[in-house]
Amino acid sequence: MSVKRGLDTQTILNAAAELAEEKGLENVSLLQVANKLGVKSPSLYNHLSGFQELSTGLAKLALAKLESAVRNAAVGRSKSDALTAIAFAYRQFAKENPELYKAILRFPDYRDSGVQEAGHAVVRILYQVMEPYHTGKENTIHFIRGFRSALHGFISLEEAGFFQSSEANVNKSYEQLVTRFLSTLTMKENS
Amino acid sequence: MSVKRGLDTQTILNAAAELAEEKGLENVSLLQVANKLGVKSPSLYNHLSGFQELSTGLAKLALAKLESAVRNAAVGRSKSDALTAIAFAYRQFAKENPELYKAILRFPDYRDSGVQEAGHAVVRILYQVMEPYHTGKENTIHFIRGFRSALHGFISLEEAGFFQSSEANVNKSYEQLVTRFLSTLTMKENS
DNA sequence: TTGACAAACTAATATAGTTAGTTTATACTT
DNA sequence: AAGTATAAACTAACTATATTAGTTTGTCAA
Repeated sequence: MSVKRGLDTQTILNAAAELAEEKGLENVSLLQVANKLGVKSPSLYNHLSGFQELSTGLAKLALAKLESAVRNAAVGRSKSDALTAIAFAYRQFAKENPELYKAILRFPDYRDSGVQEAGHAVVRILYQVMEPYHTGKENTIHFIRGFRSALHGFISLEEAGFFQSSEANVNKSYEQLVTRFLSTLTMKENS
Repeated sequence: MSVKRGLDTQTILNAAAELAEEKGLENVSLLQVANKLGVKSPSLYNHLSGFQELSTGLAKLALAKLESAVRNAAVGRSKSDALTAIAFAYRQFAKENPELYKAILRFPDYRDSGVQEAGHAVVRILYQVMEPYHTGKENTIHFIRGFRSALHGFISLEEAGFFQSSEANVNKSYEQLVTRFLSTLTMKENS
């Protein structure tokens, strides 16, 4: 009757990611994912331990794709050129995959080493780009945390609909935020 | 048998907010809120239209409390002093009410005018503080969007556990982010 | 006192996550 | 080639949750 050997964890995660963009992240359930794949929901337990692991897997998938987008943006560019390109690629990724992007922060499981590592992979790219500035390890960490915060915060608030005012263009707000932030790159550090 | 007249919407929302901090936002359900209040879950429908409205109500409650914290921080201060105080009060609020803070962005319903207005109330305080800078309406909007983005982004990523590196103090990262951002207040605007 | 109404209730349905136990197709062993 | 082990599907069943329909009941006002 039933076709065997159809499934593996990656296939399930990809289906979940598709479902997220189609129906919204909050409607991604084991039942719906199973339906999409033409199996019954208990069958998914052969490949993952439950809903929690599906969420964690989605977060890792999202971070991996984000990393790829960010890395591509940095290729062939350096210093503030690279950082600017990264900033725009970051927002573009979030706009093209809004539901997947949200999966990064839903039920954050900072004990999961896979999510840790996937997040760190994104940060590592920023480290590489920051190297020529020679600002020292600690100050580089501070800067990168701020940079990520600015990008992530803008994207989250924008997606949530908090930037609806018609009196100022949202793209321009983002451009200015990036410019503003990068203008402080040479700022004297207060130890 | 049953005691009448016990409930109203505010009581329900307050119970939900308490429950959120006790058990986590993702465990706030109509059933659990009803249990906490000693009623059956269908009884809640006499006071709100369903789970969606509970979420929206929580978001409004959170924004109202956040506004109050931000307003208090700005009292008796002006310009960058006020903005700095706001930034620290903002983070302190999020640290003291992490689950409630998350409610602001969960299922954002930007069609709900109450949430719109509650969000705008926070922004209005920033407008007032920005006034002495005379940067013009549009640039003020750009600045405020960036400022909120930085604060919200930092807090979200921190709470999610992305700033775990032991090599740089998180409080210092935040201080530096605020300082960095405010240092651009006098930056020449590129129209 | 009584009747209307609001606010509680019970009962029932659908979706969802999860576990236990069963079936079966594929792959490995002999 | 036949038989067996295993993995991956399945069905059945339980719990939690949201929600709706319909019922009961306390309170207030006429």
